[in-house]
Amino acid sequence: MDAVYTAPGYLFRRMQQIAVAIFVEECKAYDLTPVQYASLVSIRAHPGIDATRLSAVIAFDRSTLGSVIERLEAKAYIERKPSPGDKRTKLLYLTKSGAALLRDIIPSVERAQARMLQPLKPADRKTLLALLTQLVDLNNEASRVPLRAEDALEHLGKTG
Amino acid sequence: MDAVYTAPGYLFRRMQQIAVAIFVEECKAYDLTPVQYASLVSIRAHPGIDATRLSAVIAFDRSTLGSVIERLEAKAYIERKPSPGDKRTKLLYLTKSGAALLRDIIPSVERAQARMLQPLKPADRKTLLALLTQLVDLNNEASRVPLRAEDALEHLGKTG
DNA sequence: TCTCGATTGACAGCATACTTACTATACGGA
DNA sequence: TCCGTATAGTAAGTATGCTGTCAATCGAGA
Repeated sequence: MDAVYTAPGYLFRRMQQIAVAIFVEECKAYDLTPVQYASLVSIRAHPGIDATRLSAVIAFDRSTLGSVIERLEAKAYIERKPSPGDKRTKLLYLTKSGAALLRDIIPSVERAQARMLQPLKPADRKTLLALLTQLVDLNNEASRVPLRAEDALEHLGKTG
Repeated sequence: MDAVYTAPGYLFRRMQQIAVAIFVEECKAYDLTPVQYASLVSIRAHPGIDATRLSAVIAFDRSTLGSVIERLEAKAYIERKPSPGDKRTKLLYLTKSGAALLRDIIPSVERAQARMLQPLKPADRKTLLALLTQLVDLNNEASRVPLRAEDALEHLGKTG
């Protein structure tokens, strides 16, 4: 019976499920999902980034990100502007309303992040985060969408 | 920048993403998803369980589970039989083909589970699993679909 | 300069996940 | 027995997350 409950895959799925539930609960006043939040934060950090590079920066599937961007644009939190140099790409920018939302939501997000680890003793929280960070990093290539944080810098080399 | 990458929520999402990718890769010969695998295992452990109880046993959303069961039935890995005592419920059983698949796929699943933790030192693997088990358990009520392992036993009390 | 391979964003399709709502059924108490 | 409440399964709607494919565009090399 506990062959299932102690399997790493089961624990990761369950923990992700719990983490999303906590995030949504803490942030329900803002109608923003974890994925949408991560996108906004990254666009703020890299104004003028394009969708493909954004997907690498937050380790998202490119196809999925398309609809996420659509929803953020529909809510007027971001804008898409055509790139002057490349007719294929559309550059992403926060709107004022998006920037304001981000400022407002941050306390709720931090409360959510804290709640996820709350049940553990402080020392155990640190240990868990350290091990997870290490594991995610070492397993980066195993995922279908490896994280490429450095990709975000490329467009800066070209445009600024 | 690393405010995002070290956030627990981000790490949990990323780790789940990696875990699923590894599972799918190891098991691609069997055309079975992690969720479908967990369902089959639990149906084998509790033959004649109904869908609602199954959802509690594997901490799945009941609505989602409906379509999962449909697909498993379409692939002829499980059967649904009407309950003699309750016209509302349909009881779930593995078919021979489902039982055979489960036997065959187990080595691949175990390889996948091992690969997820491979990059860590053996002692760290134990630590991580112990902390995660603890955290998932203590956060059980925070998720929208709390795990109710004991629910699986109820129908045994009535039928066997 | 022209063409070929790579890249970008869009789309279709499948599979999780969750919400709400609806129907059929079951069951306990008046 | 009848009624209110609870439960099982289903469906519709939204949002990830992945696989493909496609057309438009870009860029590099012949």
